[in-house]
Amino acid sequence: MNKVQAIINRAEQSCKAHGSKLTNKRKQVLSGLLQSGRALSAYELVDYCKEVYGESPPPMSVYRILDFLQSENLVHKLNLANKYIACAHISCDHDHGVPQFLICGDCQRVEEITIGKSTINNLKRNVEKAGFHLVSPQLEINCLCNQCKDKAA
Amino acid sequence: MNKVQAIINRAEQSCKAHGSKLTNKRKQVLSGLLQSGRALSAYELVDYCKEVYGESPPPMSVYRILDFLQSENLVHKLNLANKYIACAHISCDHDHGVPQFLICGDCQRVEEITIGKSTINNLKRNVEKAGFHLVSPQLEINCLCNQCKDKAA
DNA sequence: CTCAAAAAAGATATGTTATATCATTAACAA
DNA sequence: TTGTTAATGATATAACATATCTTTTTTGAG
Repeated sequence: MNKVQAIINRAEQSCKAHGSKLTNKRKQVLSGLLQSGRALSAYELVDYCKEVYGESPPPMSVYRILDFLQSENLVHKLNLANKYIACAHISCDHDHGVPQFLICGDCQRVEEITIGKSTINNLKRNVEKAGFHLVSPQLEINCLCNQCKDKAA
Repeated sequence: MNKVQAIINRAEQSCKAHGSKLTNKRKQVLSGLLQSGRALSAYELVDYCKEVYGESPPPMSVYRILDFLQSENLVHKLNLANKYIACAHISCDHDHGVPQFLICGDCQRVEEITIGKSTINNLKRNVEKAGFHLVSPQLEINCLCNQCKDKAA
């Protein structure tokens, strides 16, 4: 059993535990994200389903499925890129906090990191000071990965 | 002379100093952003020009103008919302660093803040540790403003 | 002043991301 | 079985953005 399959199984258990179901279509979409290892748009996922499974779900369905996967914490939306990426911690046991994303502006690679509590708290203080309230400290940060940075130099 | 007019004048000087011109169309777009006091989409700015000046520039022109205004640091793009907002510091003398934005997810109000150097450096360290390089630390943070937060409670 | 070059703006088409809405099918429990 | 809910399909359209070519305006050299 390959790695993606293992993660899918894990995801399925997790859904069951929440009283929801990881249907076939949902598995297809999640597989697309896992296989690619990168962030994809909803329409890219439509193409993926067509190519790999010969089924071309309407975009609407893919968006619904992505919503579901997000609600199950299996997928994150990258608002900066308008793309979707599989959670990097589906197979982890611990409850992982809000993710932070580093997006390489050159090769589009995405790294999901967890930044220190103290930095978050720091940020939070700044936000409160401005009369706002931090809802979800999911940061999406424009970066270059070292590889692309070296290439540029 | 009203406040918006004063800022426009200030912006015009600033452009002249860079060897570029704040044309009429560009002033119209910038005025739209200043008048509204909030973030607007390119298409909302088309509508603004139509309503206020009776001219309906093609969206392409507005996008070009927004590019120009960004290159002059008069306008920032909010990537999370796909909207544009006038820089809050056009009339400031000091060279202000990269801005941070707090976006109220309820009323869409936007606050442009500057967060401490130490928080930024902190963030930077986290990013470097993950093998990435911070390009532009413009953060856009999903928040609730206190007003909307109270309303919800 | 005139004309050529450059900058700005207009026009048209189309690409990309996302949502609204209504219809259909599948799953499941009474 | 049948009625309800969850899931998916289908269609249309909204919202954001860019490519490309054309026209107009500005400007500076001669």
